[in-house]
Amino acid sequence: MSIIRVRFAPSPTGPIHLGGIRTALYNYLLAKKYNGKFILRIEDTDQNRYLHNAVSYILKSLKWCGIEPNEGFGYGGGPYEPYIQSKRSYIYKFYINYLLKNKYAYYAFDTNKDLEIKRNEYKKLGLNFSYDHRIRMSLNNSLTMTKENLIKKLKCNIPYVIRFKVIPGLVLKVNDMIRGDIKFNTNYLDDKVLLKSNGMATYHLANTIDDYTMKITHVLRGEEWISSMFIHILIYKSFGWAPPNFAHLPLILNKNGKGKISKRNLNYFKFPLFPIEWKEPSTNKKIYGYKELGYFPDAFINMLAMLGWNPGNNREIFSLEELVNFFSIKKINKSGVFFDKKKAIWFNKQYIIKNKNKIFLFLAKELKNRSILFDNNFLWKVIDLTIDRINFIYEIWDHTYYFFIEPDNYDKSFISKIKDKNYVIKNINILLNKLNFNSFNELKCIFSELENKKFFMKLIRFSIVGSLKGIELFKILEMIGKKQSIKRIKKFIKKIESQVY
RNA sequence: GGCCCAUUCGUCUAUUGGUUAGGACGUCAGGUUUUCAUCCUGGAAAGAGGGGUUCGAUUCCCCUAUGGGCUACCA
Repeated sequence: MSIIRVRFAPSPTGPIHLGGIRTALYNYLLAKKYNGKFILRIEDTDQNRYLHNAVSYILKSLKWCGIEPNEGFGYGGGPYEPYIQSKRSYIYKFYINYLLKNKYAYYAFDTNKDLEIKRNEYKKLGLNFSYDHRIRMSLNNSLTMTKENLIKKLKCNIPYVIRFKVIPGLVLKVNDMIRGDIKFNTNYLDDKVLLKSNGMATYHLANTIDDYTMKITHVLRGEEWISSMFIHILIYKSFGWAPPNFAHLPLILNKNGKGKISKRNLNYFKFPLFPIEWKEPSTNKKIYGYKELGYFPDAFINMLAMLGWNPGNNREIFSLEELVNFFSIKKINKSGVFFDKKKAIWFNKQYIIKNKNKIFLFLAKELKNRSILFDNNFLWKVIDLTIDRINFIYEIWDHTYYFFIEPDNYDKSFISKIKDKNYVIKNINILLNKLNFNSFNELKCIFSELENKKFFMKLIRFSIVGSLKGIELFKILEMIGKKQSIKRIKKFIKKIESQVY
């Protein structure tokens, strides 16, 4: 079998999102599994929507996700350079001449305005205008004019596009590795523009030529491309080329609205779309990505992989390496999927325990930033005691601060519940004298025979933590020790004493 | 409107002619945690509808419905 070559071919018209990353991921997995090549090709044939920072964003995103290509744009040269379509015009020109010469394509001089008028006319009649075999002979193109007239027009630099001449009436069958055979009738195809009036190729031309010349064996892309696969097949046919294998991935859909996720209607979505932070060039507004929201890249990738693919059993947690191992196109699902934010959070939680070191480093940094001295062993103990309470790394401080610092403010709702402060002050002092703060078991023992113990435990928790949260109280007391415990309790008592009811 | 793709618990999915239709997230209830979260146990929850084919259909075929995609000199 020849070497597998797959490509990820984003267009730099905006930030790459969830769906794009998943497409890249599946391509990556297939390439890695069979020791093939994963190629990055930039499809920048749309000059109007081109965004200058989109390319670097794509590169940075793939890097953060850990699914970097091993050939293509930004990854060194390769045998099929250049890997950016705006630099490949000369190649497209060569092939378009072949198409023209062999009557697979033709010049069309209809202006946008002409077509606009046509479209409106059709619309009024309740019809849909389509530049196709039925009407091409009534439009302003090289099929309907004399050779002399055509040459004259070309000499005068009248703007034109080159359109593909669809052969009608063919029923073709094309295999999709995920969906099986798909039949289509070329009658429904329109004569797609292959070369724009500005001399740039359109997606359809550039994509087919690039996939062929770059020896792409498998095309894994979103389901939205199924329709244009038909025209691509026809283009391959006219060149006499064998098309690559196709696999059209199910779309990730927007649950709270309608339609597929898209970079064109950002505000529409109730879940994060981007892998890393994106800065809107027009407004300079920053939009957080999964990275900034605290997701681990491996958790993010794991979650994405399971959105449309599964290994055929109940297992859900996979490292990237394991995904490579188990990946199979055959197990990719057909139907569109809705993103579930809660499940995404759950995925991240599964990676918290695997990333204990990172949590240690993060917490150590938090402490250093606050100029708090700490002991490494103590810190590890704290993390072990609290790690199962967090979903994201940044949450750790909120669950551990009380091991290091006194609470500086207290939740008012508890204090206001204390009706008889004299009773409290009297009893807490008796209690403090009895307690051995260095022994978890003794603490437990003394409290178990205490009258009104629930209240006093809450009170002590409150003075230590500042609110009614945190790990087992006796464990906290044991960890922070007698001196610190008593200090915090006394401070809180003072607060109660000064309180006017 | 036309063409194409899809359809199993709320969500992601397993089961590719014979299962009490399984798991995960979420949800609900109970337990542990003398707080909160975690954790544990249990519950509710599904093969869109209608026709076929078959001894037997979630599984194969057709129709309808629903969702989605495309229908640009956008990708």
